Amino acid sequence: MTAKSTRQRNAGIEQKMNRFVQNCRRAGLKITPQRLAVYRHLAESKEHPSADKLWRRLKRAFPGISLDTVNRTLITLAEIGVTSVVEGSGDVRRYDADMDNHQHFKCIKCKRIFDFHYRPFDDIKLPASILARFKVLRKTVYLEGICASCRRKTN
Amino acid sequence: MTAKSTRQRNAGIEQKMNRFVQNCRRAGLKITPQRLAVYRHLAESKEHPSADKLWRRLKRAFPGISLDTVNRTLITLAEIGVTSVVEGSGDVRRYDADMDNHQHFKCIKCKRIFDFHYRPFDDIKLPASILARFKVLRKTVYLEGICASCRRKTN
DNA sequence: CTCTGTGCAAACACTTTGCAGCTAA
DNA sequence: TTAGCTGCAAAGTGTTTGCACAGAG
Repeated sequence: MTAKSTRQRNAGIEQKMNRFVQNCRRAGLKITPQRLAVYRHLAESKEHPSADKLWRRLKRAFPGISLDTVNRTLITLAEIGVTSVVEGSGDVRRYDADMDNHQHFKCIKCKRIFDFHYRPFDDIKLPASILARFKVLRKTVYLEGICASCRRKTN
Repeated sequence: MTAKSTRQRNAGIEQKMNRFVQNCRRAGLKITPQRLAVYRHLAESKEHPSADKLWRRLKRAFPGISLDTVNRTLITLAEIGVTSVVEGSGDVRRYDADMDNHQHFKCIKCKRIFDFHYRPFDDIKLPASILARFKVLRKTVYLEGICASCRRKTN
């Protein structure tokens, strides 16, 4: 990673932290060190971690934080809409702090989730029959299959 | 439900059972009463049951069948491609015996999964960059939100 | 007859809950 | 000060595994 992109990334994180604090305030949530840590680490992560994975990493920077708190925080943050639960077939719950338009591909072998962004999928047009029956809060294209490295290995 | 549609539905089931038996043979799986029962009940179900839900119903027709067998069977059937695991965010694993093209809407309140079918979603065109990186086994449009009856109740 | 599939029980992994003490506002 | 948050421990839920016996091919 170049110096430039590192700088951009960090700047992006601080901006996200600011927005996060404001979102918490607006939702009436207290700004606790745990919440800040959970959100920061999730936002810095690129791998859509499970609560457990995030907790292990988090403990290094924040010894003493409990797994329960991570779990509860992730649920809370999803409820106020600053994070989301990644869709997938079975397996453990995985989280995502990137609320911008993007799509997921999940490898059914290694369980890794890859982000991609294909403009035509950003604004999926739904038929009127669906819009009439449901209040749609989320719509996305979801892909599953085998990633490149698993394809090489197993075959 | 009219007599006619019942007849059609039953005819459909028997056809599915025949295809199922052939698929098992082709995959080298033995045709056991348990497998037949699991598949039949899943195929007859319209609600994308979890292993547990399916098991409870199944026990009425097939006392003595164990939950483990239902679980293992569902995994096996998904592996040979005669059923699939429904995509969703978190929650328990849900299964689907309908392998024809259709899409899912999941209510985040009552957890019900609604099928719908919108032709334009049947054949999603993926960008070349994705096709080059991944072997895509499944692609679908996934919707989440609040269903009509939950909308009425809660609000 | 052989080898897969099943049932049972136990282990496991993940998530949720109740409660007492702590802390941000 | 006080309502909301955290940590701990325990319970709950869903899924997986090892093993001996049963039954499909």
